[in-house]
Parts: sequence; C-alpha cells; structure tokens
Amino acid sequence: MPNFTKEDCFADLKLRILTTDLAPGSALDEVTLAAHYGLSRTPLREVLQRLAGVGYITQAENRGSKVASMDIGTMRTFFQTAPMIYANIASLAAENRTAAQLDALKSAQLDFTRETAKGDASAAALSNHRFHALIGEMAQNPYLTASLDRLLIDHTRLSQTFYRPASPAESVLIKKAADQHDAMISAIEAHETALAIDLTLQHWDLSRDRLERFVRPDPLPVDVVSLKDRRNAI
Amino acid sequence: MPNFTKEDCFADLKLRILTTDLAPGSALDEVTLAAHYGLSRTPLREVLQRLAGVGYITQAENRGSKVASMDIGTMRTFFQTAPMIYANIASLAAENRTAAQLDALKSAQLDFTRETAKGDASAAALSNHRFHALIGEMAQNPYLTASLDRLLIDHTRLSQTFYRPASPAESVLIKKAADQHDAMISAIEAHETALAIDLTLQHWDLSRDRLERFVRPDPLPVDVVSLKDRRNAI
DNA sequence: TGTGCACATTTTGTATACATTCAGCGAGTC
DNA sequence: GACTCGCTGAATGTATACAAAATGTGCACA
Repeated sequence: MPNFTKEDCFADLKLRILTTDLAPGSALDEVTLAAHYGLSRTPLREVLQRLAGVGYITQAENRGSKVASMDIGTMRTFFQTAPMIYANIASLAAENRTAAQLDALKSAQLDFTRETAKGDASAAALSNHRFHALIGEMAQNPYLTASLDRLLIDHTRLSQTFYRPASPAESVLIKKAADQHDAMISAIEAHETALAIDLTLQHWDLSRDRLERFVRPDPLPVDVVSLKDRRNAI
Repeated sequence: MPNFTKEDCFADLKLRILTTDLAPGSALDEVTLAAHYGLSRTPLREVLQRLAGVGYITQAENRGSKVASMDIGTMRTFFQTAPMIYANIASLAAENRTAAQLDALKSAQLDFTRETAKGDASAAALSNHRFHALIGEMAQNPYLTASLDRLLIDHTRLSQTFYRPASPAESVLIKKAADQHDAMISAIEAHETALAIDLTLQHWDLSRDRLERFVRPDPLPVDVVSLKDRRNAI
C-alpha cells in the first residue's frame, strides 16, 4: 500500500496503537512498517521518533521500538494522576476556549454519539479520545497538555472494551457518559470553570469504575462448597 | 570538534538551550550542527527530533528547527502551572524515592552549593535543574514528569540571571534557596509527603518573586524632577 | 521608487548503500 | 553434560547522494 504521506503514517500508527490493534509492548519492525506505508526507512524512523516523543512507543538503542507497555505499576499512577490533570485542563478550557475550538468539540461529540449508537466500539473510543484531546487544546497550556496526552493514550487503550456494550446496564452507562459530554460542552461554552471541573470529575468517576473493573475484573463465580473446603485447608 | 556521540550531542544541546547560549527562538542549522558535533545529518536530525519531543525545540515542516521560544503568553501559563506540578511531584517523590535516588539528589545539591559559592551562574542553574529533575524521577510518574520536564526547561532559562548575585540581598536569597533544598532532601528522605509539599511551595514562592521581577523588572531609577515634568505634560 | 517575476542558492526531505550491533546457534573444550 | 567461544544472519545505526522545497536576489517594467 504505497504512497502514504509521513503525516498519514504518523496518524495511522497512533490509531492502531490507541485501538490496541498494535498491542502494548509489541515490537515494531522498521523495514516491515516502511514497506507497509510505502516510505523508506529514514522518514519512517522519524515518525517513530516523534511517536516516542509523545509517549506512544518506547525506543531502546540498537534494539528497536516497542509499543508503550501498560504494566500494573503505571496503571496505579494513571488512576492517581488522571483526575487532577483532567480537572485542571477542564478549568483552563472553560476559561480560554475559542469559538472555533468549541465547534470542533461539538462535532467530535456528534461523531461520538453516532458511533456509540452504531456499536462501533473502536471508532467510539477514538472519538472519545478526540473529544478529550480537543479540551486539552482549549486549555492552551503546553505544560499540562504534555501530561494529558500521555494519560489519554492509556485511557483510550484501557477503555477499548467500554464501548462494546455487553449488558443493558452498560448501555446505560455509555448513554450517561454521552450526556456528561454534553454538559461539559455547555459549561465550557458558558465559561463556567467551577462547573466544568465538577462535571469532569463526575465523568472521571464513571470512567474509573468501569476501567478498574477492567483492570481488576469481577471475580468468577465459584463453587461455594469447594471454596469452603479450600478455606478450611489454609 | 569531531567524534561526539549522539548522546553527547543530545546532552550538549540541552545544556546550551538551558543556559540560553542558544537563545529562545533562534534557528538551528542542520549542516552546521552536524559538522560541529562530527555527526552526519541523519543522526543529528534524530537528536533534533528527540529534543522536539521533550519540548526543547520546535520543528516546522520544510522550515527547520528553532529553540523553543518563551513568549509572554506561555510565561503566564508557566506561573499558573508550576506550583501545582511541583507540589504533586514532591509529594510522590517523598512517597516513592529509592535510596540510590536520594544519594544522587544529595550529590546534585553538593554541586549546587559549590557552584553558587564559586559564583558560576550557569553551572549553578544547571545543577538546580538537575536537582529538580531528579525529584521528578523519584516521583515515578511518567505522566507528571512530562509536564515537569517542560516546566523545568523554561524555569531554568528564566533563572539564568538568578545565580549571578548582583546585590548582597540577592546572595541571601540564593543561600535561602540552598537551605530549602536541604530541607526538601530531609523531608523526602523521611517520606514526609505533607512537609515536602509545604517546602516545595515555599521554594516556589521564593523562586517566583525573583522570576517575576526578571520578567517584569524593577523600574529604572528616574530623575524625579524631569519625571514630574513628564507627568504634568500628560 | 516600488512591484512582480524568474532564476539561483540554500536548506530541508528522501532513498539507498554500507557499517555496526545484537541474538541465536552450533562446535569445541573442560 | 555444561560452558565458552565464535560464527552467522537479521536487525538497527550511519553516511552520502540525490530530490524537493523555500528563501533570497537581480532585473525588467510600471
């Protein structure tokens, strides 16, 4: 598939990483990728460097590139850090957003609702990513944006399963998330910083519950009798 | 000056940017730099990409690289953002620091006091940078570290004049900063997170006063008589 | 004097050939 | 039988030649 531009390649690799089409920790072969995108190795390597700079991949001298891993340790810090950064970003966004940025945000939200309705899980996850990245742009704070972008990478990868509703109860949660998005848009549009923070933290709580269940899933149903036996055995 | 390794080149460019030997906004010519470091353009370009990824420089398609600028707009967000990130980093550092990291921190502080005593301003600024970057490593939080590193770039560049004491009063401030460093080390060593936060915010207050005076310097002494004339003229 | 255009120069982007490093594997030795 | 050593292949790292883009310059012309 020849004649991808460097920018296309960059965007496509980001997508494939966010959707875990490229699994965390998996190795990236330069010649394979270069051939795939119809680029020579030099520009492809530049794409990889840039991806490394934004936290999508990691590189080791003489040992190539890997998709950024998601070990249990960084998951802990993820849950620690996300609400603080999200809230501050939301506040700054409500303060500094431009009209054009607001339009883009509304458009991303339209995509999001459309794709959740269709049940297109990975597309919905990507729209959600774009929604929150746009709020990051609104904040106009390059320092915090650096944190936010990294958080969103892991957030999106973790939430891959979220938008694939398994039960009616989960469909309700997805609907709730979309409603929260709408409320956030209103708050940002009205420059209501305190409200934006509040809504963002509520949105985070919803997200966190679901993500934590993914990281540490509900225990499997067990045979009560044999469980009792094991307990006695200890 | 041939036979620099890529890593050397990376480190040296960081230094020259932090000391404003390479001024904010100044253009970086690839062939000149490549010749200077004895590298060919390919690896040099990779160094530049990495520097761009960490926020030291900016790159524009077909238009080369520039040292990251320090416009008045980002300065505002700098003062907004720094205390929050610094405080959170300090708290996490006090929680997670290893013994080896503590040793490195103490060593950086030794360098710092030695260089301020010698009056070596740019060396002192770099040691100070290293001191705070090490606290960042202790935090073990890749998300926040991304913000911190960017903040420290601008912080160090802004503080270039700080360690070149103009008046005895300023020497006292430098001494105070060094004392605060010592107190922070103790707090981190003792895992006292609350104290570490407190000390960090005090340290920031000291820093901020001095930095703001640099951004918006004290008015020059004026001839009172002619000043009165001008006032009447308005 | 000022404006616009074409050309020349400089600088960046790309492809490719070559060098180096690393990992796996087998033969030889203790 | 286990270990070391060295070979081999496959990957990454580097240099350089060439292509494309952008900037600057000189000149013609209004």
